[in-house]
Amino acid sequence: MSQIRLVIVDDHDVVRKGIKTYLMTEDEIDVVGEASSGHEGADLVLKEKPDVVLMDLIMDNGTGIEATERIVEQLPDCKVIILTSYYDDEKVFPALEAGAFSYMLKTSSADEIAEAVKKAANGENVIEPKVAGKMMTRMRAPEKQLHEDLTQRELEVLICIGNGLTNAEISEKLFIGIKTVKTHVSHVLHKLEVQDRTQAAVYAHQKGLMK
Amino acid sequence: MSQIRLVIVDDHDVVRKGIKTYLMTEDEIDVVGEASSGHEGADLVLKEKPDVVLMDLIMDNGTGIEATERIVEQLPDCKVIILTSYYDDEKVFPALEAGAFSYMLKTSSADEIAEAVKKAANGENVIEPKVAGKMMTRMRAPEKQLHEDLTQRELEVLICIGNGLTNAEISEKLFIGIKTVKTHVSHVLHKLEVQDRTQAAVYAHQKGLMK
DNA sequence: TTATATCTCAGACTATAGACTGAGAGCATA
DNA sequence: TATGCTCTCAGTCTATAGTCTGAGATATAA
Repeated sequence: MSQIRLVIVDDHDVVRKGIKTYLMTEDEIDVVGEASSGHEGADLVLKEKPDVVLMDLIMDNGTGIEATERIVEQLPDCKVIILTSYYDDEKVFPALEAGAFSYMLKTSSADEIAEAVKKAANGENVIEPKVAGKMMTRMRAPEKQLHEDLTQRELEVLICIGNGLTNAEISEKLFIGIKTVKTHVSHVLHKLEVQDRTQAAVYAHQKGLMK
Repeated sequence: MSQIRLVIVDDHDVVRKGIKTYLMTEDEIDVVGEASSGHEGADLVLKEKPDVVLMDLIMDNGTGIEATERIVEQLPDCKVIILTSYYDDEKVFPALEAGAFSYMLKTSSADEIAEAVKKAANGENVIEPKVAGKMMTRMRAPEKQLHEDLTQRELEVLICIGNGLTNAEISEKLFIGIKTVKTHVSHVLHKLEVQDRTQAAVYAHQKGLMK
């Protein structure tokens, strides 16, 4: 195999420079571009068509998730490696579903990241142990997200509850009767397996449903 | 002025390596140590007594805030520069109150960070524009956090509400009568300027009071 | 000592939330 | 056509939440 063409997308200047500097000591890897936002990154990748992309998740302009989706859709052979600080469910699974090839944490050593790039180019996935653990538990118990059972309307009601609205206020906001609101609320409480609206509000916030 | 002795504390290997690599091209700066956690970092700094410290905020073992407090207390002449990804109120102000000398974001360029290190050694504070903006607004309108008015007990009750507990449950948990709980809840609602416990729970979550 | 703040609790009352049953209308699918 | 799901709403009932007033105990500061 010849040179591995790599693009780095990260809004942290020091991270880009750090990775680039280190990877320059690796003969097989050739950094052909850098970008500091999701939009810019996706554009650059679609133009440069690199073998591998190192992608941050949280960026000012266009998230790494969206960028990854675009890239994977347009260039199925391009391997996107997520490189981020986060390993909570809200970040990991959307990223993997978006088509990320590997998932590394910024706490990884530079060596490990270089290794992950080479393996990606070679078709091998690398998943950080912490992230791998999450995947395992999800595999074992498909950990159904309770709110997946909510209907569209029920989800709207839940969001209202999460914003602290009373039934009367929800009734006005959604242009439905207060009785109907109560029905929806009851269904929401049952489906989320909670006892009252306060717990439902907590659920909505903890699961990141509030925008 | 002779060499500036610098310690880097960050649990991200790539960040440490990136900064170090770049700063090695700066003659005036000498990186005399690295650490990957708050505890380790504070220990190292107290031993090495550097002129300047670059400190991450969010780390696995001991936060940058605690480390900064220890360092500033023991070595008042040591300048701690916060270097992090966050610029929300919950992070910025505690860091500044802990005695941070400058506050930089990881989105800053390597040049800017090098510049901040030199200025710190020279006694000049550098505050990222985004962070500076927050400081200005806080100066203008001291932006009182409503929950600052809560008494200790009321805060405990609020946390319980934020966890979705009913008055009866709070009563059991705190070993007080349900009437007393109601009194506290009423006071909490008034002080937070909200109408019911659900809104109070939302407040607690949005203000980051939940652990 | 007086004043102030906190924590505790009671009684009485009103408002809201939530459970349960039942039901009609619309829509999609087998 | 029959079945099932969703959204809508009514009536009834109970439980919980929340307000307001008042008050005793303790601790601390002026």
